[in-house]
Amino acid sequence: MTENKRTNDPEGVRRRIIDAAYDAFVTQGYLATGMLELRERASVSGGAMAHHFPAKRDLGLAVIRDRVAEAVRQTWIAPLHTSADVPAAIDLIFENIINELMHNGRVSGCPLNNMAMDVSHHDSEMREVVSAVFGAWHEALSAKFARDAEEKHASELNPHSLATLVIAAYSGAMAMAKARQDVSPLIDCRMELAALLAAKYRLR
Amino acid sequence: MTENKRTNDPEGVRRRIIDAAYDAFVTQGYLATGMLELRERASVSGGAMAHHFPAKRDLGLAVIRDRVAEAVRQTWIAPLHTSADVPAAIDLIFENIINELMHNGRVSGCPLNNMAMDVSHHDSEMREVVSAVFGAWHEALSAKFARDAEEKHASELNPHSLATLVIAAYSGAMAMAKARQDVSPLIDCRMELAALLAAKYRLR
DNA sequence: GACATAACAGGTCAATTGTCCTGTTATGAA
DNA sequence: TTCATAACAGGACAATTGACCTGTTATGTC
Repeated sequence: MTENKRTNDPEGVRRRIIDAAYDAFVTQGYLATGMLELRERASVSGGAMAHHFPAKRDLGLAVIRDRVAEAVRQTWIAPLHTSADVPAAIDLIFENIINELMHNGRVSGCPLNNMAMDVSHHDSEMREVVSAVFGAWHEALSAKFARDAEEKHASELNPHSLATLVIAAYSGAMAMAKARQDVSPLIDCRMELAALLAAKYRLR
Repeated sequence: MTENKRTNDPEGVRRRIIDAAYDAFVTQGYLATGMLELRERASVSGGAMAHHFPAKRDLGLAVIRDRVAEAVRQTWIAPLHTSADVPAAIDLIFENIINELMHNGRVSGCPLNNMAMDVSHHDSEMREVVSAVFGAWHEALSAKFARDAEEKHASELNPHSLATLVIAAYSGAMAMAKARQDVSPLIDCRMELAALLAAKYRLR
């Protein structure tokens, strides 16, 4: 006579929770999102939630590791390997992001940066996980710069600091775009970075 | 027989509240700071708090307008007017900020950026106030670039987009520094920006 | 001195927060 | 089939949130 037949689907439930959490954390922020809201979004009971993620920070850590890191990989690291050189890759990355932002009306910001700002204060473990994602991002970009420098003999550039500048410019531009709800900061930075990199790659 | 003699000091109480709020908002975040904590920090009663700031958002708006905007003015806009040109000013600004961060051990981030990330989602009015501060910052930097371009005949540079890049690079570098609790992103960006601007100003 | 109002005290309020509890059911191993 | 445990249901929990209430006192104006 029980109406609801329960189905055990641990991976599915866990994925639904993380999907809902990633979406909510990115669009509203980590602190601003409550566990109750997430349970409703993912359509899971309190018991299921507590079973998979005993505390909110466990969910936050999982979101960073599983989703945010993957988003950085797909949008920033993968294009580096399919493009001729870094300047071409960066221009393509910015174009894709700008097009996507203009497509859906609002700017919700860089997922990694959003999580970083929400989390950095309170929890040192979460901060270190975020820091590791930044590190992987910087590592990939820096390595590609270094390879370009060899192959194209553009030895004037400093791969490490240049990679930092690119990531910082993108993160900051996205933060400005989010605050102003306007993509133009990203367009500006795309142009300036393209010119900067073109000049660096012109030198021998 | 009343022990506590009350003293009416509206400006003082208001200033104490805003001071405490600015400090807490910058170091912990806007959402993460409760009104009760602020009352204790500022040593004011609930009545006094409600009198000056009926809602938390009123306090947030006041903090942005009175303190955050002033911090941007002092650290970023003022040095522009006392330096020979923008590259010199930016190098000085970065040096000051880096020295200050290294002095006190931890990196709490750019006040404006912190508020922007905490607030942009929920409240459109607060977002617009933050946006206005970004606008004033960009306006001041852009105008100084334009003046330099005339005086030094460095007409190759685009004041608008270059100012965006500088602000974005700083904001992003500070976000990275906060996440990693390490000033090196700022050092990297300082170096790269100095080289970039030197190249721009060398051309005629 | 009378009086209106701003400034403040101290406490209450419902709503929401994140966490955790006790049951119940599904699942796989022996 | 037996049984241990993982998976889940549904709710309760204390703590904390931001807002607001009724009084009381200070302050300036006439």
